[in-house]
Amino acid sequence: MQDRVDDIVTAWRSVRPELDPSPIGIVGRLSRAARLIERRMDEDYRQHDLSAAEFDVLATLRRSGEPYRLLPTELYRETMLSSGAMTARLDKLEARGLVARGPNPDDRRSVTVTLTEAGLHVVDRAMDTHLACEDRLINALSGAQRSALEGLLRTLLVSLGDRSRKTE
Amino acid sequence: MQDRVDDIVTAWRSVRPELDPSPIGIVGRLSRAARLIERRMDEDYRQHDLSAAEFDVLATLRRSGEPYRLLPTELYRETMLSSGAMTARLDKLEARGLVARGPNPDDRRSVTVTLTEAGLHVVDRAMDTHLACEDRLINALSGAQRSALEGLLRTLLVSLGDRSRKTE
DNA sequence: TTAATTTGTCTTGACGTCAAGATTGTTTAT
DNA sequence: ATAAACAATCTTGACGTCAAGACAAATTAA
Repeated sequence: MQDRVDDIVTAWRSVRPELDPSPIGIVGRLSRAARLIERRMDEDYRQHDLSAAEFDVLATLRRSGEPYRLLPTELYRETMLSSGAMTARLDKLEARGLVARGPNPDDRRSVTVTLTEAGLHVVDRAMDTHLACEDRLINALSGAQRSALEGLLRTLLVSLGDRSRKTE
Repeated sequence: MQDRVDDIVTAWRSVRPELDPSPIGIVGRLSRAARLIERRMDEDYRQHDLSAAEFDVLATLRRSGEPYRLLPTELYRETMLSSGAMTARLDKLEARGLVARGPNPDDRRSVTVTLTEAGLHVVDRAMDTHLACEDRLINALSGAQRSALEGLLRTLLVSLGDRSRKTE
């Protein structure tokens, strides 16, 4: 069974035979898969009145563990965002009562961001269906295939600089 | 060697042990890899004064073969876009002289979009460095690993509905 | 004539980057 | 020890990109 990327690679071989379009086989598939999955997941987020961006912040706070509190800097580093983008996201989440800003006792130019009770509840509920949704999206792959894919993607990510912070 | 996604999965196991976060191992890595690669590739596009969006349209026309001419509908279907978004992209590309709109002899309510000489030249030059760039980004993977990754991603894409048009 | 199709426009809204600024911390030099 | 210079943190606002959706215009087909 062939996919769209096969069509694209075949087309390039035909119109520019002197080129080697094989990298598209990887890169093109990665971006297409990510895009398709993202779209499907957005539907799931919307059921919880969340955007992917909002969920991202809430989930980051949630998995940091009690007291579910991080600094804006930690948040935007973790989520690959600019500081300005994070301020905007936090404004929205704070307006909805899902996070609360507070003072940072250690550094007065800074601020803390804490998950509220409501935020904790929302993100926990969303996470349940979120994982179920992700699982559905990849259920064409067997356990062995998932492991293999994970390993290959890990190798790629590490080579792109996305190393674990724990081994720093 | 571990990556950031390992950190994320570990964190979830610790704060919500009753959940199975393993789908993140696939989905999270896919979206992170796509995002990191996209950023690096944007730098390459900028060297040709192109955005990823613009390159996408030019490349689609280029690989359609002579006379490098498609209809707006074909273009936005191929690029996963809305018609409105495609109109806007074409306006820009036409203003820069890289594509030209013309009449469609087969259907007078429609329009054709053709790559100009300048557009052909730009996209051909961009494609060379584009492929070199993609190749660099995945050169941590051996040939066998690339094949394996391709196959797994193809399986996933087909299951997500991204089937070849040739087998329709 | 009527209905369906296709392209394009315009509005709206989300989202991001970037640069600048206010505030606070930290370091260096005298 | 003090003051000055420098750095970091968050916020703000200008700006640009992108997409969706509602609508309009034009053409074809029935």
